[in-house]
Amino acid sequence: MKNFIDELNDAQRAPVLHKDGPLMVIAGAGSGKTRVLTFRIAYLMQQGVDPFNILALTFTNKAAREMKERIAKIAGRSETKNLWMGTFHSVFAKLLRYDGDKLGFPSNFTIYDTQDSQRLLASIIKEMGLDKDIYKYKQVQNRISSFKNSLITVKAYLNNPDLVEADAMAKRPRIGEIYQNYVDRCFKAGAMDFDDLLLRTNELLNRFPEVLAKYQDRFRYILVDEYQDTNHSQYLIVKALADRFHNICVVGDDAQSIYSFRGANISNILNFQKDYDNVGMYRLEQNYRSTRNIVNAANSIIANNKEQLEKVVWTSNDDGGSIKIHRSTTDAEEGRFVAGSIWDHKMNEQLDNGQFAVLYRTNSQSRAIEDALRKRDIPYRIYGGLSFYQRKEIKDVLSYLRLIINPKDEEALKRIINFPARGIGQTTLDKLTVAANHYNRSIFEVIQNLDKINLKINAGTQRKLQDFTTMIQSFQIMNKTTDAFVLAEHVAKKTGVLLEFKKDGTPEGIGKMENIEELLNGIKDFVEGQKEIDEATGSISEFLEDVALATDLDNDKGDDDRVALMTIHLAKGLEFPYVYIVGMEEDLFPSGMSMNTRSELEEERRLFYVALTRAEKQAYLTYTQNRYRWGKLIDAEPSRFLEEIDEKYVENLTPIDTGYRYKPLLDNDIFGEVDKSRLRQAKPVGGTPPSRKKPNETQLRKLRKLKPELATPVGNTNSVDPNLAEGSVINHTRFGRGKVIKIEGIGNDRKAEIQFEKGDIKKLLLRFAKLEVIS
DNA sequence: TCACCTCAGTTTTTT
DNA sequence: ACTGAGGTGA
Repeated sequence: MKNFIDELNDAQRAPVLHKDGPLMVIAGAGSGKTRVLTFRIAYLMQQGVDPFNILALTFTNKAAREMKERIAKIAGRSETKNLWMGTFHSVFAKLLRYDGDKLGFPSNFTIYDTQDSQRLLASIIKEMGLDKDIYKYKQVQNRISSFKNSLITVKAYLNNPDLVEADAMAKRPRIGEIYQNYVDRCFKAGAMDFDDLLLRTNELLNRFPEVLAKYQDRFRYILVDEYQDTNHSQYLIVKALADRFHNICVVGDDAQSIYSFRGANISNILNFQKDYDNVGMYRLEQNYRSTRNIVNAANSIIANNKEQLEKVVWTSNDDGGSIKIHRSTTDAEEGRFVAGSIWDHKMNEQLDNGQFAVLYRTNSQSRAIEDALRKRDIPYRIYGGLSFYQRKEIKDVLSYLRLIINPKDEEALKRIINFPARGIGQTTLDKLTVAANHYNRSIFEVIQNLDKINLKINAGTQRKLQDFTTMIQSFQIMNKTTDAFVLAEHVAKKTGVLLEFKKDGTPEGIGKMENIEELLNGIKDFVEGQKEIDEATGSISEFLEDVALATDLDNDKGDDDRVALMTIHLAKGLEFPYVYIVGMEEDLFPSGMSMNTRSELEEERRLFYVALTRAEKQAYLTYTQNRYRWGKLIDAEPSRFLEEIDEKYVENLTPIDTGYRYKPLLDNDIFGEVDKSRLRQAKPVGGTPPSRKKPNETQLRKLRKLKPELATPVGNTNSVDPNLAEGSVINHTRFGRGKVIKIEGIGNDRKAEIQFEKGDIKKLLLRFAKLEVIS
């Protein structure tokens, strides 16, 4: 083991060498926080601490993986095997699989995602006969989630007059009942939602002292990253586990607290010193990441916040270039500026795509950027947004798999019992649900015992229901002997899901089929990856857990060179040489939803601080005067944050905004295809021209019926690269590189037959295929 | 029961 | 601009 400690500066070394007792590290942006955590774990191991006794909680699974990798390099791979490291959610999901039976949960419990929770709540609200306009399922879900994050159980809620009163005042007096029903239904389904993974862990540790003692004894050293973003529930878990040895190390930066909307409580970090005696306090204030201009500019922004710990972030790096601010007339032009600027940097400085990131406040902003990057043939990858696993067709297949593992999983069952259509409709399902509630059994069990209860379901439907359970049971038997991939492929074929999309025949259907194929490939990769790990079995249940708790970042293999597009929230912890922060406008950033109170606004400001400090060399801030939102063009104003940056560090690329609203011009930028339908709607100075709107979807449907050959959707199609010809080498977003063998058809039916390097030959509709022509 | 249509909510961020 | 829930008629 080489002496890695020498690689640290004095400030970093101190917390690494602090052996026993509580310690807190306040780490400014870019100050080597991850390094300290990694080295501290390696050092503990070097000092003879068994890795079995170390628990490290990180913000993403990817961070955990990378940290483990680095520790393995220092201490040896076999040493890291027993190290428990991961996100709160994944670590405690694992714990609950071991010990959740004490709470009455099976070890194969399902993890409900937000959509599952919301659907369940919607059906509960409906079953209770409540007005869905008053009890909106999303709001109810939000409220219940925040109760759980604060460890308010149903009982605690009912015993808290303030909360009950507040809901009564809001004309929603039956929230408590809904909450109770929701908890019961989850329990009956053998399911936990995201919040339950923490809440139930708390319950387990509180109610079963022997379980608490076991894990206290096991986790003698606990390390928590991003401590400023822990919620109350997480705080209590950590506190309980660390209570015996007090060997707790928390690392964080109050200036980067950006998750209060999901219950993160900044006072956890502010009060840490009150929770433990003799806390070792360490500060990392030297920034190694960014230029002096960026560090100073970021400091000048955060100085506008009142609530913060005393801290001075500084750097000995070069000044670097000033921060560039760019104004454009529309979001499309903003995209073009970003793409053009990336292109210039790439050409002038011979940079890889991976050196650039475009960050935005909301996911919906990605589209304009994507369009512009595509036109420039700059490869990009979008992180977050609607993730692959949330797509309808993928969730359908996953629901079959979930039901195989846990037949009580009600949400999975409801999704697929009639998909593909097998003649089991809403009426039947309602009857089954009522019976299931009445007998306190799962719907699956009710179907299995149809002969014993009289539900007034006609014989034909009864037969169909029984066929369904028989099919699921046959999969369950198969699951005992085959690996996850073989099973999943069998399920996709046997259930007819694949066929359903295939016979659909539309490009959308084909896309869905391809997505399912991609899912199957993913399962195959997973099975093969798991074979290399000793204890893992490559089972479906492990795959499903991975899927439920993985973030988009976790899935990033980083094997290809692309510009990164993501929200600022997702960018936390990452760094890029060139960073573009787009949409610097009032109502967007700061968000219109977060301008009501000072603390909300301060969180937005911290978010801006996080965004800016991602940049190593150069930061661009862009804003537009007109932006499409909710399908309409609206006026936009520059963000107040732009004025808060000390002007010493800033350079305006466009003349200062005079407040005059320019009419968006038709421009002749060869890369910018002008969408005329948009310009017509654009509000010109002096009156609105007569509108000639594009037909809407409803009108289109009618048209399609009358004259199918005339009506083709206008939106969502790709413009086909004119250079595409037989023999062209192309790159497809999903299938990779390939060569065009043949082009056929005309207009919207134009297809290309492509031989991909991976081996497959595919026929793709050009107006949908995402192709870049390479040569 | 299903196919088709209409309407409402959405775009703040995520495990 | 887009999705999903709910309604209606066949």
